[in-house]
Amino acid sequence: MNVVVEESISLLRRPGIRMTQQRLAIMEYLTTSNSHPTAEEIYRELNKKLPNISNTTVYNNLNFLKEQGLIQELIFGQSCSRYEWRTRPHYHVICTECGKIDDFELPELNRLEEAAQRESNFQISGHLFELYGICTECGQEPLQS
Amino acid sequence: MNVVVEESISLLRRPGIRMTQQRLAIMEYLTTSNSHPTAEEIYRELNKKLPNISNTTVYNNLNFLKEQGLIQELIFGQSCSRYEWRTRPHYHVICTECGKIDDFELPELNRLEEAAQRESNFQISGHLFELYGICTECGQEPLQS
DNA sequence: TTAATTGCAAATGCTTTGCTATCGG
DNA sequence: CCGATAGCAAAGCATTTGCAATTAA
Repeated sequence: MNVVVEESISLLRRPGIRMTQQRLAIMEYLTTSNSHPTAEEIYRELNKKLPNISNTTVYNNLNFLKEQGLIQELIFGQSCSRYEWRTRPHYHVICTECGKIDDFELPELNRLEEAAQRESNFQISGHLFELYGICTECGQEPLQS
Repeated sequence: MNVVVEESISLLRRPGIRMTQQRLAIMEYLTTSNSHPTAEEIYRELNKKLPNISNTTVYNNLNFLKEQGLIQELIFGQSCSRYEWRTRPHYHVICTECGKIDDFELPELNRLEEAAQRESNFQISGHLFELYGICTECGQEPLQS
């Protein structure tokens, strides 16, 4: 078990919350894989070690971890959500060809919420910024004309 | 019929494309309403004038208009998509309380794709930027403690 | 012990698909 | 006339819900 999961377990050690092997497995998977998996992908992967795990349990735990603020749900224009363990703020580039996702940081955006606050009548509380493009692998392939 | 729709109609006047009253009604609704409606909302509204219109027709036409580049599908963390007529580039603020959407422009973001291009390995082709916050109406209501 | 959580099956809700009838050009 | 589009019903798919059985604390 890795140190991130260990820390989170102690955070979750409070009345009304229990640690199950399913929940633990999901937390470990999300902290070790850096692939922004879908619920389905998590389910298929964990199924290898926990043949009885159900799809519902994966969804339940993803919602639970999201409520606890430990993970982030990523909603792109795809049919299903992706999930990632929450670390420090960063953004995503999504390949429009193969769907691959890369992380990157862009400190310039920190001041943008203030600018937006001036432009809008809303009380701004957060933002979403995503980039779209072609990843290196897809870019190498010759385009058909 | 308004001038935006008129212009679009002449753009669409080419072999293989036909103008139906349903398509026309959807185009008119999207150019006159500024409420970022869902497919369901469009359907319910048009149903008043065209009692026979079907949900499928709304979806078909929204996909058609999207392919033609005339409208934009907005995918937020909600269960269904919203749609808007494409005008000049702008961004959205979404109220986390009531779901209301406002438009705003932020020219500072134009240069951000270039910055992102330097940070990432992708060939950047576009971006998405959204703000979240509380709108004026929702902000006025006293929070329950 | 006991209440949180699992896992199954069924339900839900948005969107798409298959197919025939209709209608636009 | 002919093929694009409408409209209906059914299917698809991700996600949620209801509920009895299990299990962590």
